[in-house]
Amino acid sequence: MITIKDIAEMANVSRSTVSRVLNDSGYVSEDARKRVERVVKETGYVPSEHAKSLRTKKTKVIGVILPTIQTETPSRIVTGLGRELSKHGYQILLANTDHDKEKELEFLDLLKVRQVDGIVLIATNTDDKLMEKIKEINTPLVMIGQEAEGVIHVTYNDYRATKELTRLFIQKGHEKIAFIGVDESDRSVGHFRKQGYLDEMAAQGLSVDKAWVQKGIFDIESGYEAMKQILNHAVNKPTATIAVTDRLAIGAMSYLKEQGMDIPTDMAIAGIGASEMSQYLEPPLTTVDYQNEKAGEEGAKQILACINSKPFQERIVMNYRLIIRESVQ
Amino acid sequence: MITIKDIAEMANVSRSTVSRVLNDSGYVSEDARKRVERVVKETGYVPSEHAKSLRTKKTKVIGVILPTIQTETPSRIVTGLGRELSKHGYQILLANTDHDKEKELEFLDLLKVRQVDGIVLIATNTDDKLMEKIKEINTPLVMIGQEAEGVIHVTYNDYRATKELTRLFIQKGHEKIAFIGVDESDRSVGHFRKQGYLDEMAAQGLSVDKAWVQKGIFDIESGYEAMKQILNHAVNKPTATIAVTDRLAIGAMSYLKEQGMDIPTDMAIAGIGASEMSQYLEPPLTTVDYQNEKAGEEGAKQILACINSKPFQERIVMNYRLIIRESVQ
DNA sequence: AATTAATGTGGAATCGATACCACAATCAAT
DNA sequence: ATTGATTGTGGTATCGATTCCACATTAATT
Repeated sequence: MITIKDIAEMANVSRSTVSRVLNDSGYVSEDARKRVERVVKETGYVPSEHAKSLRTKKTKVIGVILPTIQTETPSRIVTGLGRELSKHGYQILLANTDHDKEKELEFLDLLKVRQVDGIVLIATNTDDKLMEKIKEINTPLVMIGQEAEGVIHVTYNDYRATKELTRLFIQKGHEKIAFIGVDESDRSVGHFRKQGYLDEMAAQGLSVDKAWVQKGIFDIESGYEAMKQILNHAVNKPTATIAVTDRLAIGAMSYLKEQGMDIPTDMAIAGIGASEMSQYLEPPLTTVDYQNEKAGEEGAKQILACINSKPFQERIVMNYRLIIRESVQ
Repeated sequence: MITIKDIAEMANVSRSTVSRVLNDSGYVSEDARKRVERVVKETGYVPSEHAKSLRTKKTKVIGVILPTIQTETPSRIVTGLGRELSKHGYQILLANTDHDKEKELEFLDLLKVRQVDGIVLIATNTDDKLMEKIKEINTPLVMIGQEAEGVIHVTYNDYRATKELTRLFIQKGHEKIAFIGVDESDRSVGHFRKQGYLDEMAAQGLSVDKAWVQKGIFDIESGYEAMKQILNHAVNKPTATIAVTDRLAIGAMSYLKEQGMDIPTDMAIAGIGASEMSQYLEPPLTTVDYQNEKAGEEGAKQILACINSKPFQERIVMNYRLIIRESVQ
């Protein structure tokens, strides 16, 4: 392996001078600079990141903790993160928790040890334990998808989006609207989306039958099950359903079709997330575009600002966009 | 930050001894070991990976280069990789090329500089330039999804899978079978899958109309377009279509439905990849499960074997599994 | 001409670990 | 009692960079 020492010898200068040229710092004569640059180019020399990190305590690596990369939301966020980070010479160290909260904590420690310059956490909860650990490791950190006091975060307007979605249904004349959510330990997807729905229903003077509100996990199958529950247990059958993710909506649609029900005539439905599939469903699914890639880019910008002690925003709320398609009428 | 020096002082031994305890190497008295271990536990000390890497030339990091993480195949592979690698204390450094061949080369260099212990390349081509660069960087490397001479690779049996898929259609009585592929610069998905189809057609004495064979890129939209081409340009209308990915199949189905055609009566269809959506389509899609996660795990095992100079297999071909659903009859 | 300031350069310490080597102490074998 | 393993420990060089500091040279100022 070729090192700074070799370059120094070949260019007939000291290692200090080579370093100065490389980092564009301190005084270097035009002559010496030229010689060093020539040798560097000829040899294709690139300084060792590890030696550099050891000395400077900077690694140019950002750790990204996520629950899975098998769904569109985190994938898109990581794509956005990667795009922005690579512009500034940063790389992503991936930590996949596979939805395991314990691993979330372990990875925070591990990334700390790896001395990443910053951490992006695509979180599914904001437990006390997690928040404590975040403070404890004392590394620049941005949370995406959940809001959290005292932590830089990029979130979506879950409450308003769901409220608007609910209003859309009501405007179309629906009064009996069902809701497929997820566990409320996920504040964003579980709690706020549900609250938006409930509040809008209440605001419009509509009552909510208990059987209309079901819960799934983050897969298609549980959307199917949730819709089954709704149809089997509701005395007063709803005419519309809001699912908090597109996959849940897809599962729900699957059950509806199996029962020979027409969408949207017998049951209107909407999801959230603007999955690629949503427009190819039958009928195309009404959904909400959250601009996940942009959220990732935004998160990257904030973590970089934080790392470089530039001004940053602690709280960023992304805009959303309703995509109204034939699954609603 | 707490270092080995601090531990040494606190435990009243030399740094060498601490290192020996930490790495379980050389002679250490029971007494000294106890003292060091106690101090380590009390302080929560963890050695700096960078200092370690600088000295040992090992980083416990595997670079993963992929074309995108927004589709299921690479996502699943990375999940499998991550699962296996993390078992052995390795982390993943992610390099997303966004389908840019140039970036593929750049990242190979970059990962080399980062001194990753190994590289996993989820490749979409096997260009000479790429192969050359792979030899040049001289880092343990495993390619997943493409086969390549002189490089450890994990592939799928693309040729046989497509051949079997074609045979399935023929057995069901189809004689006019269309094919939606991708560019043949992608040997696995483009070339071999097409060849499997062509060979089986020929083997069964069936001719292939030129208009039946169309090409798309890796998205739903181009599957739609390809099917449009087939139906508009084929004089002799096919009764079945094989698409080389589920997404292409989904696009094709979308066009068929738009034209009021029934699947599978008017057109039978099959995809490849066993996407999560495939079973929720209408009708559920016949497809091929490639066990991507397992391929990832397998790739991880090989790269680890290679790194630790243990015996490894240069060539691993994964098994596939036909999933026959209602889109074929 | 003498002093000060600006410009260049290299030596050496440092970052936090590992690993080789020398030396000490203990113990067994001749 | 001497030799020779075996066991245990610490000193020091090293990995490949950066950075501080000292020193040399040149240019600018009085």
